[in-house]
Formats: sequence, C-alpha cells, structure tokens
Amino acid sequence: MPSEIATVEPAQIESARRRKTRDRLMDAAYEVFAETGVPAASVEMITERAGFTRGAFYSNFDTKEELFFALAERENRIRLERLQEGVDAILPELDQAPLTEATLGDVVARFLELQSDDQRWCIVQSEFKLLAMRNPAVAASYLAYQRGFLAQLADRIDDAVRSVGLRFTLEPITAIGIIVNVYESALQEAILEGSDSDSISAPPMARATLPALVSSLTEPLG
Amino acid sequence: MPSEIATVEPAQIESARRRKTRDRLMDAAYEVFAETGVPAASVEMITERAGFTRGAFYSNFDTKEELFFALAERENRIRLERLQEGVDAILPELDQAPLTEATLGDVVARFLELQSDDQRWCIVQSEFKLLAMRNPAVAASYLAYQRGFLAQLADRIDDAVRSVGLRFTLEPITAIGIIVNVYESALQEAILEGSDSDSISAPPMARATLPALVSSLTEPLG
DNA sequence: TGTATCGAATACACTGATGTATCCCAGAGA
DNA sequence: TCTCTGGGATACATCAGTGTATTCGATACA
Repeated sequence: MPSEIATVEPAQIESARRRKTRDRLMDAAYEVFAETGVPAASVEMITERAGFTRGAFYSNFDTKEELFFALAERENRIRLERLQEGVDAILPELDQAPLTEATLGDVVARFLELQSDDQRWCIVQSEFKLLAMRNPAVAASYLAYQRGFLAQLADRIDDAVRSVGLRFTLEPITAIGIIVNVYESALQEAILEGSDSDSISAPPMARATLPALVSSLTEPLG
Repeated sequence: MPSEIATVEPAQIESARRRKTRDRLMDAAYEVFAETGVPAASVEMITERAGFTRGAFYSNFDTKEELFFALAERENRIRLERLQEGVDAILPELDQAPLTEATLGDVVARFLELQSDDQRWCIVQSEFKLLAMRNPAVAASYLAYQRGFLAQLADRIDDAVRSVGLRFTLEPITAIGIIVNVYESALQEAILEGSDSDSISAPPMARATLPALVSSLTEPLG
C-alpha cells in the first residue's frame, strides 16, 4: 500500500536513459542551430541528426524553444565551470614564469578563450542575444548570465593586473567589459573572414590587439 | 517602327509608381524583420503591413531574401550619407565652441549616433551579421560596408583628436574600431535592459563611458 | 471617350512542418 | 519465463507558406 502511494507521484525521476536521449538531442540541436539558426531549424532536422524520430523529441521537450533554452543552459554551465577550472590551471604556471607587463595581455587572452572556444558557440550565442533583444524574459536571463561571467572574470583579471603593479584607469568591470567586447568582435570578424574554411582561426587578431589594449587601459599602481 | 524597337527592350525603367511600391514594401519589411526576425517573417506579414497583397510582392521581388538585401542596401546608403552630412553639420559648431579634451568624447558619441540611430536598426543589423556569419557572400558585403564606414569615421575622429593635441596610442583604425564596438554593445545592452519599454534610450551608457575610454586610448601628441 | 498597358489582386495547387493519438518493443522485476 | 511499464516509432490530420497563372482596374495617351 505505501509503495502504491509512492508510485502515485508521476515518476519524473529523469531516468538515465532519458537523460542520455535529451543530451543527444541537445548535441544535435547545437549543430543544427549553429548551421541554420533557431527559427529555420525544424524539429525533424534535429531528431534526424540525433538518430531519433520526432516522437522521441516530443516525449522529451514540448517545443523547439524549450530545447534551445535547455541547450543554452547546459552550455553556459559548462563554460562557467571551465572558467573556474581553467583559471586554476593557468595560475600555477605563473609561479614558474611570473606574470609581467609583457605577458599580461596573453594571459588575459587565454582567460577569454576559456569562454568562447569555438565558432559554433559564437553563432549560437549571437542567436540567443538576438532572441533576448526581442523578449524581455529571455533578456533577463541573458543579462544575468553575462554579468555573472563578467564578474567572475573581472575578479581574476583584476588580480592579475594588480600582481604586476598596474591598475585599470576605468572601473575594473567597465574596463574588462570592454576587453571582452573587443575579444568577441575579433572572434566574429574571424568567422566573417574565414567563412569558407570552417577552421577555428579564432584568436590571432585578438592576440595581436589585446596586449596593446590592456596596456592602454592600465596605469602604474599608487 | 523605331518606337516599336524602343519598346522591345523590356521597359524596366523603374516607374515612379513601382519605386513607391518597393519603398513601401521595404518600410514594412523593416518593421516586420525587426519584430520577428528574417526567417520567421512571412511574405504575407510584410505585404499585409504594407497594405498590399502577396501578388504585389512577387511582382517586385523574387524572394524574401532579395527584399532583405535591398532593404539593407537602402539603409546602409542612408546612413553613410547621414554621416557625411552630420559631420559637416557638427564641424561648424566647433568654431564657436572649440573642441577640447573635455568635449572630445561627446563629439565622438555624436558621430556614432549618426549611424546607429534606433533600436530597430540595431536589431536588423544583428540579423544581417548573423546571416553573414553563415554565408561567405553576405559576409563579404557586410565587411565591405563596415570597413567603409569605419574608414570614413576614422578619418573624421582622428582629425578631431589631433586638433586637440592628442593622438591614439594604438593604430587609429584599431582604436576607433574598439570605440565603435563599445558604442554598439552599449546600445545592445540598452535594448536588453529596456526591452519592455520600446523607447530609444540608446546612448546614456555610451555617453558615460566613451569620454573616459577615448582619453584612455589617447596620449599627448609628439 | 476609348484603348492599351502596367502593375496590383485573386485563386489555386503544392510542399513541408507540426502536434498528437496510437502502437510496439526492450528491459526491469518477480 | 512472463508481465508490465517506460519511452521511442509510426501514421495521420492540420495548417501555414509559397509560387504562379490569371484576372481586374487604374492611369496615360490618342
């Protein structure tokens, strides 16, 4: 009897199988959304790519948009974690070859690369931003994520800057926001230029510009 | 007879009526594309908004995309012209109240506002950029326009900077590219924040940040 | 006033996507 | 081995969008 009462609750315990299916659908959606955009992507394209039929999709998600949000959430979470881990991995290196004004820009670039790792993510994120510009609810969650990420990053970068005896001439958050902007549009420009080859020649321009920019935005401490 | 031969050429002389129809369709498309995005917009939404039926559309354009490109071309042309005129209108003012380091940032902001005047254009342009990131041919024309505009702007701003006895610490084109980036993302952020009200509270953030940024990116001449 | 022409409106045939009701199978548990 | 349930597959009904062949109406010109 008690067991029956227990089974009455509609058992949405996310079975392992179900989770796997959802993940495969998200993986496929990631590719399709990057290639064709969210509005142009059909449910069938996604399920076909994932090796399912449309029935599987509707068993796991209500709408294409719901899948998109789930995907964005998963990817954002992954990147926040990667930032944490990545910074922790880079810091020990600096004990051996301590940070100087000359290497500061490179380290900043490496931090940034932890977030925008590939072309597809850059495109999908643009799509999300565009959606947000049209939809206040989406905008709220977009801004929340961006600001969280920026705050994390700003802490780390500000530390690095101070450790070489410099400080930002603007508010640190503002300055680092600018740096992130420059990095991201360098990435976008790389995509625009290399559209034909789908290689990930992401950061050369950023690597060239960032050090100079960082030094323009900083001054000696005190 | 000669007149008949003349009429043989298929008379695509862009009658005034036809031009007006095309313009009304573009106006309507501007709104619809901004509201729903290009892929989600249907031909019928556009023609309905313009007060025509779908027949009129197919008499003037082959596809929705063709209309989109025509619209982008028209708007880009308008903004390039506006930049020319706008700068010429601002310069005389400066004879009365000469440019100083303090007012430099404001003048730069005013230049920039000549381009990104309203919310809808910002959104439509993002849409165009996204399309370009997926399509090399579109990318080429996108980059061409952006670079043309940047070059124009850079000339004017560099003059202004030198006229107050400063110069950019980075390559002028690079520095001004950064400034444009910062301005544009300030605009986007304003949209993201004010999504509910559709007012055009575009530049307050930019107005606050730009002067400091400009002074960070410049140093005394010589 | 009549007519010829240009361009917008209408109607229709066709495609492709969506959502859902139903079916069926594999695997867990007794 | 049998059964039962969760979850993916199938099939169908619906609908929106597209493109085109054709019709209609207004304006220019005689």
